[in-house]
Amino acid sequence: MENIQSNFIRDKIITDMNESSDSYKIITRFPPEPNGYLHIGHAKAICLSFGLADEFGGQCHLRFDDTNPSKEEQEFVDSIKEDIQWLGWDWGSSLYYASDYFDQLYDFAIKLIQKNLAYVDDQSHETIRDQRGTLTEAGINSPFRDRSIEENEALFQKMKNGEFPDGSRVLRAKIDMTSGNINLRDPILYRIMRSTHHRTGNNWCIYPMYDFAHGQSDSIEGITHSLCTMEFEDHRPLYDWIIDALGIHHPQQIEFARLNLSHTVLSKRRLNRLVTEGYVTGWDDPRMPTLSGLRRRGYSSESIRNFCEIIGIAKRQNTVDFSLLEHCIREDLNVNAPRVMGIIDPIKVIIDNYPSPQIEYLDAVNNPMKPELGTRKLPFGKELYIERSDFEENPPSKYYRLYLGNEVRLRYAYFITCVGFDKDDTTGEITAVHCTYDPDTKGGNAPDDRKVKGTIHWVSAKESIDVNVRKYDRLFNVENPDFDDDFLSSLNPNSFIEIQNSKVEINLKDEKIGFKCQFERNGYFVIDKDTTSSRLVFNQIVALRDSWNKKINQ
RNA sequence: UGCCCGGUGGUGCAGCGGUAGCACAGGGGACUUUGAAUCCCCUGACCUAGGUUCGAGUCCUAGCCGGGCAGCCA
Repeated sequence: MENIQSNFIRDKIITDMNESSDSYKIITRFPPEPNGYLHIGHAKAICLSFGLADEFGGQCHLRFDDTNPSKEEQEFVDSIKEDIQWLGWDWGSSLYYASDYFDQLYDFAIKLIQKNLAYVDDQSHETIRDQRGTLTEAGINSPFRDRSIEENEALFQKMKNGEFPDGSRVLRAKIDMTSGNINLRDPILYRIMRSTHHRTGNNWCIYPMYDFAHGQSDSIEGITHSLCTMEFEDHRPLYDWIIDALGIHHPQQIEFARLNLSHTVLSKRRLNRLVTEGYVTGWDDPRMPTLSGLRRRGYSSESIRNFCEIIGIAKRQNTVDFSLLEHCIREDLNVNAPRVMGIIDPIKVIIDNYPSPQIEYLDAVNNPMKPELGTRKLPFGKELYIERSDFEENPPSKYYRLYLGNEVRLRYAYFITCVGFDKDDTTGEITAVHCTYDPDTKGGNAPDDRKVKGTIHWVSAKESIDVNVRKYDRLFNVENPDFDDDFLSSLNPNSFIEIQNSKVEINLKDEKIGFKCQFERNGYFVIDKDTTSSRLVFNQIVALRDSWNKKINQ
């Protein structure tokens, strides 16, 4: 799974390291706001920053950008840490919070005021917004812009001391109200907000804006390469302005395009709606592109890291096809998942000439990709279950499974020939298929070298267990629901289906939640957490590729 | 018609002035005790127009198209 391919950021880092006279360690960072769950798009950013630090012997910091207490919670801090660790990354002792820097940030603000580069504005929310101008018209200066340094310092101190009501005043940078870059039109640095912070409690009633916290937090931590998504590109001039004004360490910010995945949404707001409005069962619903959802679905962290590696890093807008993610998990599970007999939609097979009371045990390979994992015993008897789709009353051409008169191989067992079937006359449903077996083909080999085209899977009717199987499909029917205002209208109503009477081989009876395997000829499955002591529940992680199904659908 | 970024097969990513390549998807074949996996083959792309150059996907200019920015969100 080593597919390291370079990208413009990695190239830049290599250049920087080569050009640096003194050898320095690169320091990157992943700076989530603890206000939601991480998703596959975050994984891209995480793998980039942690991966680069790892590759070049540097360090990646995990820093929570917790500057807005009204939206942030400890629950999210915990889930974010869990997800990053699950992905296999280690921030070591470099766990930080922007809130750790509140004192320093306050001092920075004072310094800006003293350099006459920041001022307290008494105007209302609305007035400030109106004065900001528009995309095509310049803004106008606040009447409070030219207050004296002394007055600004005293006022800001009073803001901090809680002498003014929420929202009544803000601290603003004094830059340029006519700038084409709106971020430079005297951006707000601090606001008054009496909200209990998940870490600093009620110590503060003023909180720095993200734009005033982020760049300096990077600076304080000595970040060398600050990698973020494109929407912050316009903010870089502001960060540079503040850092230059303060005369502190200057990290280098480099932007890259965020990930879009086809047939799903990746915006926090929309993911949140899916959860709160009940379109999915929770943040870890197996259909969700969240890391907790993918984990429950059965995706391995290795497969997600590999995915993040092969999608690459660039600046252009992109939508990665979901099938690439599926390819990554298949690639992993193909070599690592033990094979098992599992019948999702069973139909009974009766072997008419099989000596009735007899049960015999046949050898089955655990994982053909890893022969060293050996074999197991499969109980075989007169009554079996096979997949309903493996029998056809009216077989299409090139169909080489079971139909009247045709011989197939039961994998690891015997050749059987279909001699008849039972049909419910009122419903038209096939209730059982009758076959004869050839005792000389035990194990699946014919002594006369006779060939059969089809090999199908099966379980003993008597010695198998009933399980539930949950199958998932893409959450949305359109490729880019995230680009659509009315994204809910394209929800796929068939994204989840549960089959209640599936059968799996008896050997699975004691397997635990999280166990992954391949149901031969079907797909990869994982035991879901909804499993009870009396009933196993399987999630289909991804189906096997199916060229037959593709063909008949043409 | 402010500022910023970007346009290479269906999708994603390379190509760093010298014959446009890789992966996924798609099509075909070989093999097969999983119609899987594996192997082989194929289809298919440089937004447009000028310019610089012996030579431009690459450099320059203009245009067109796509995206981002007007939270006391991050």
